[in-house]
Amino acid sequence: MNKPLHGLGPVRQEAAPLRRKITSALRRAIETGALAPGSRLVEKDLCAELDVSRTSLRESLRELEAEGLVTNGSKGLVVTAISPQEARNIYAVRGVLEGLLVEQFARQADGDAMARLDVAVADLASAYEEAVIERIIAAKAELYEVLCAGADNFIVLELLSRLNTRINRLRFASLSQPLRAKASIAEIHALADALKRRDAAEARRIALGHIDAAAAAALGAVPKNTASEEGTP
Amino acid sequence: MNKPLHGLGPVRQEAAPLRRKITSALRRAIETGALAPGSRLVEKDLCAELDVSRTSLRESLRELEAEGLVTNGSKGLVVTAISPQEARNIYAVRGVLEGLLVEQFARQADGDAMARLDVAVADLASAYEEAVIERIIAAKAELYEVLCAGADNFIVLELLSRLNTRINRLRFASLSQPLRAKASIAEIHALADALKRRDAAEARRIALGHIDAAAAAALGAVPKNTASEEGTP
DNA sequence: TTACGTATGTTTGTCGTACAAACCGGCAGT
DNA sequence: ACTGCCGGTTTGTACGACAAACATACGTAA
Repeated sequence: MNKPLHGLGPVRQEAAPLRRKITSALRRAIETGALAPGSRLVEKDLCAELDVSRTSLRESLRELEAEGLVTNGSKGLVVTAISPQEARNIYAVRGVLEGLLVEQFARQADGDAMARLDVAVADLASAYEEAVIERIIAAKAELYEVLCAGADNFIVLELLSRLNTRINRLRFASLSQPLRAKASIAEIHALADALKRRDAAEARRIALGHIDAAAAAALGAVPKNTASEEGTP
Repeated sequence: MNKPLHGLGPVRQEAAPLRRKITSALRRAIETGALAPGSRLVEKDLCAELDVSRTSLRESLRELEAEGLVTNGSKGLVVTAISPQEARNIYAVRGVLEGLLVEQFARQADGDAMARLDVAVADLASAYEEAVIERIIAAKAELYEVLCAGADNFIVLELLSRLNTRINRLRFASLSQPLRAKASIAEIHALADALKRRDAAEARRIALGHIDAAAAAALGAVPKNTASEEGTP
């Protein structure tokens, strides 16, 4: 058996089959609202628009269907519309998932994960200040990635990503509020502090409060627990 | 506008396009282990086996891929194998999700939901006593359905179903332990009691303990909190 | 004019076929 | 023993076809 003489990793295989590009394009169109909720997805039209064959397009549609982004109603495929109740539930689920995530991170993260956390948090803070929504969302995704890596829990990463694609349009509303951004930065820093201290309970509390506030901002409701100050109850 | 003279619901539309049957067949084969984790999925073979066209088969594969049941490795599609760590994480996620679910149920369920809960619990208990695994899994799915309906949270239902399909093969191990079955029945009844009393905190505690024990049974580990008696701490 | 039934067009679901590119394994030649 | 070539297999993509479901518009009869 040959030893690996040079630390050469496998060549960057950027296969990117066409169907993935199609899926991404459609997903983005749905997230940004270019394809409005409820609008019909007619295969022939999409084929013409994207200039791909129906075969590949349909495979992409099946992926999106499994992701829940499009729904197979009685009148063909439509972009799924989420009800306020569903949105609330998604935020509730996000809450418990992120709560679990930060708890695990606080307990298990190693030094490397902590270092990456610092970078991700700083990046997210600067993104909030720039107030470019795409940047914020990307930075937030990166933060999730770091948290899940530190917690060694990629199941949660998958679920959170999935959920977030569904409510991304709502997030536009909440993320574009400058006041909310200021508060978010503070919350994220408090979270990072708690994680560094490995204070799992406190981290969980902050995460829940953060989601709660985000939900309120997105849904225009009052937060369940008026989490003005994150003091220990 | 005509009034609905008779309470006729829409005719049972059992369209069941072929691709759904294919997806179900493959999913079941994976869940039961007929298609072992790690085994390759060769399109031509599956087409011959199922006697369907490659077009439809591929659409089904894309669905399963999005569900995470099959993985597109460098050597084509394979049935995804879950590592012990992933399994632990799935149980952890199930824990927080079911915790959330029963809390919501305790708060929001109406009388009808409570009645359906009784039926589902009774059915599950009898399934445990019969000790037929398929029956148990079906009854448990029904219980989830009832809980999610009462909590008005179908997002959780979707996520739990998804997660359970991934660990169904592990569940076979835990569900076939008669001792564990006895304990499960007791836990389920305790849970139902707490829900009836609308004791959200207690319900959550029991749910977490239940998942913890199930994880231990499936993974052969000791429960994190040796939840021998569910006394209030 | 309204109601009904029919002709017509559109959309989806499924199939077969085709072909390029990637991949794999073996065989021959050095 | 290593190399390089060759043929078979598998995937990714495209196209064309057709039946069935569905929607729409039209024309006819009451």
